[in-house]
Amino acid sequence: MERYDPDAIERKWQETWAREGAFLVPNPERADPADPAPRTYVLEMLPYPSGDLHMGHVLNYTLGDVVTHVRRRRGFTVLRPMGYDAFGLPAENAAIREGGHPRLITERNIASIRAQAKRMGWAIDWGREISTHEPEYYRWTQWLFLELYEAGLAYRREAPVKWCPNDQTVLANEQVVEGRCERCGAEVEAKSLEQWFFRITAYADRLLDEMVQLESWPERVLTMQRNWIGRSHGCEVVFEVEGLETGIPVFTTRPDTLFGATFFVLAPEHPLIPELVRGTSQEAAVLDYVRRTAAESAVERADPAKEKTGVFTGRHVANPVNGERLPVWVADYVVLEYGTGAIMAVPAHDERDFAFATRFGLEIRQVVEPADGSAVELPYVEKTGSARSVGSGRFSGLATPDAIREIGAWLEDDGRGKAAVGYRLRDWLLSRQRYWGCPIPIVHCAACGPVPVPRDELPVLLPEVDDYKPRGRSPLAAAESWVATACPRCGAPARRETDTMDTFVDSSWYFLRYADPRNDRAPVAREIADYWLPVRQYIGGIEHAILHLLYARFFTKVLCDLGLLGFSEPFLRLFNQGMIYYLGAKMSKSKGNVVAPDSIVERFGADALRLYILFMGPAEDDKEWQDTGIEGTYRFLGRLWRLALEVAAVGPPAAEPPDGPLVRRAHATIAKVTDDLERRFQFNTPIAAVMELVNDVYLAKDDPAQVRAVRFATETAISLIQPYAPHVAEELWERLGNERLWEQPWPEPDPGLLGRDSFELVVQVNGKVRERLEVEAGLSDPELVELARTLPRIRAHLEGKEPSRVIVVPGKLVNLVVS
RNA sequence: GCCGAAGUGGCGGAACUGGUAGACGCGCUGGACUCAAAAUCCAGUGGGGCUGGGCCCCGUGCGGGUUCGACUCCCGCCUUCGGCACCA
Repeated sequence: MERYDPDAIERKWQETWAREGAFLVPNPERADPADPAPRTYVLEMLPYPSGDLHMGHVLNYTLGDVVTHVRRRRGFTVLRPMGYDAFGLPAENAAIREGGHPRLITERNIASIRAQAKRMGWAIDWGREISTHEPEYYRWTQWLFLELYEAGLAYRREAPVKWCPNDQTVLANEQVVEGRCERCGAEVEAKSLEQWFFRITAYADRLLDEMVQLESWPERVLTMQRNWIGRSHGCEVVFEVEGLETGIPVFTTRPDTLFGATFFVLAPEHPLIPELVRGTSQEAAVLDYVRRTAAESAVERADPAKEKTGVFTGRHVANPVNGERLPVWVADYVVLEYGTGAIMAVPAHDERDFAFATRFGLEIRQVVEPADGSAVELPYVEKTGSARSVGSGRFSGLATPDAIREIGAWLEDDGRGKAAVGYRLRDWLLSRQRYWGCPIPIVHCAACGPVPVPRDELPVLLPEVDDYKPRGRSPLAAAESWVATACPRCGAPARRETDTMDTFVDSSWYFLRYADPRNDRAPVAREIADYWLPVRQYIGGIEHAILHLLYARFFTKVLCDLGLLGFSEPFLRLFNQGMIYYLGAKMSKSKGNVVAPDSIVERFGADALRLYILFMGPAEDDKEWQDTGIEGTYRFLGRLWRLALEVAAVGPPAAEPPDGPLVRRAHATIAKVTDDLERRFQFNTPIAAVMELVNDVYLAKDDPAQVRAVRFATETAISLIQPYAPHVAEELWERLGNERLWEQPWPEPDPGLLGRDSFELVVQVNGKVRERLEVEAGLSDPELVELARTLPRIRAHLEGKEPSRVIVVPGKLVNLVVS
């Protein structure tokens, strides 16, 4: 018999699909978002073209592919595009290390990854391919930047920023993990620099509140985003500075503890400090402390285990609730960027204030106690109704939630405070001092300030430079003839912005461009975006839980507000696939534990790899690659291959419809596979179900009475495995005398053949299985019980006693209970 | 410290709504085919015990509980992984 040769089969069908444009999805003549034609948008996260496909990609795209095939065969038009997140540091670093232009390195990598993706046989509309580094794409990234700029959502300011000394660029907050650069792991440094920001904080509430529009996102991703945004409700209270005509506001969520405030702390970067200490005896000590803090690394400073440091300013403020004098300190445990950069310190009810007070011998005054009056160890941070105020004037005795509300209202009435909301989220720092990114389309003019490049002059092309090495400023700055330009507003000599954009800007809108990838008048035509989007099913790794997903949601909301889109959430359903480990660790080149998809495809074919990557376990779980596992799925395809060829050799089926247990098994398999894929979003168990069906067919295939049933079951197995292994499925389908499986309707189970003729009845005594027997379907409950009771072994276990209770689960079991 | 997820055979995992724990695959064992091997096909495979061939006991991280019945629900722990962490 002819051997299963995946390489030849897979190439044959890949060429067929390409020739026929089988997976191209043109836009309708006139896109009407109200058009009821069933359509859907399946999208995997944009890959960074590192050169080779890795197993994470294989899992990601094969998942999307199964969804795509099933949806297509259920009558949907499926938008399923592909592209590349092509700007970014790895290509630039390679250029520095090995020479060559980042663009050439990137484009070589894209060519390689594209070829590997095509060899996997994914049903992608290659006609919509985009790459973020192409001028035709980044022109619109710049255009969108200008939209945000003109809407007041992109701005430039001097601010404390996180600087990566290794990559020589600033980083967004989201790109700093435990004080280290998320990309390279270097400890970040604190600097104060003039940088570009997106005002994502203006959307903090909507990023939280519009989560209700999401159909299905993993709860942990929503939780991570909620924590990252970190909204907390409280109030702002002003403390007057003694001897100066000024007040300092603080943000607090615990106004009920105001009576327990015993000191006051400013962040070292607080702008009022120089004025506070000018000419005082503490001036030198305070300024020295501020300098020392500035020299500290972010990691050192952020370590909560570190002993607290600080210095007294010599100044006092007045507590607005009782006029008490509170000493003002400067300490680095207060950060400038949160709240107002100043706090009232209540050591009895805050761990950090408590540690500080203990260290410096400051007063600790309890103003909250358990509602039952029992004694507690300080700090006591309880803030539910099980706590109450004490020693707080007329508020004493109030339950804490009431005290928070009452004291807040009282301050607001007196004009000494107001309700306020604090967010952990900071504005998105988007400028980077690196070459290989999208230029920021701004010109700096001495007279006019920052001026947008006119829309019709976009794109601002990346200039050619010889040296990509970062030196604390963008390599673009060295392209003098590019930098020098005329002010678009007044015509005077001016200089171009030399920073480039964070690559997360590029990927914050790419899913829109796919809908209308060749549009040269707009990033996307609104009616076309509204026709296809939002994305119905988004698939990608958990590493983007905050970064990309938060930024993309922000962009979509902004563009919706600007009238460019008719929806404000980009991804209705999100699925996070797990990571693939090998030899106990995440696959990585540096650890040398990479299994290259390439070499697997060469040995076993794309179909076996596609099947194995999903058979390994639940798609959302992390799991371990096993070399013998891929052999198992390869063997299964060989088994299916031999079966189908045998069936084909027997000849075409007789006309009359088949029946019998095997046919019923096939219908049950259809129902199981369909339910797993469509309702449960579970991809490993359908494969097991088809394997079971094939095992059953093997046991029946030599029985002349079952020729028709064998053929039906074999065709069913092929049809059901097609989304996973489309090439071999197509080949076998053809050899069985059929055609174009990829366009065949997804099989439907026949309800009349779903029920079984008989089932295995489990008989329990006191909940323990004592007997199983095959019984015909359709017996009544009393009949089943009677049957069970007469079994010899059951009678032995009953020991002549009468059951005190009888439980019957129809179609499954009988449980006889004796006391 | 706070928040979240997960612990099932030698291994990856299945068991969907509280109803046969271990489907399917890997590995291993035996058999068929073969001069032989590979490939393939068939059968067996959680642990322990008794044994006239079948039966009994134990078993889903640990300890309790609810229930006729618990991998599944409740309470309390342990371990692993992930996120956040001076955010006032």
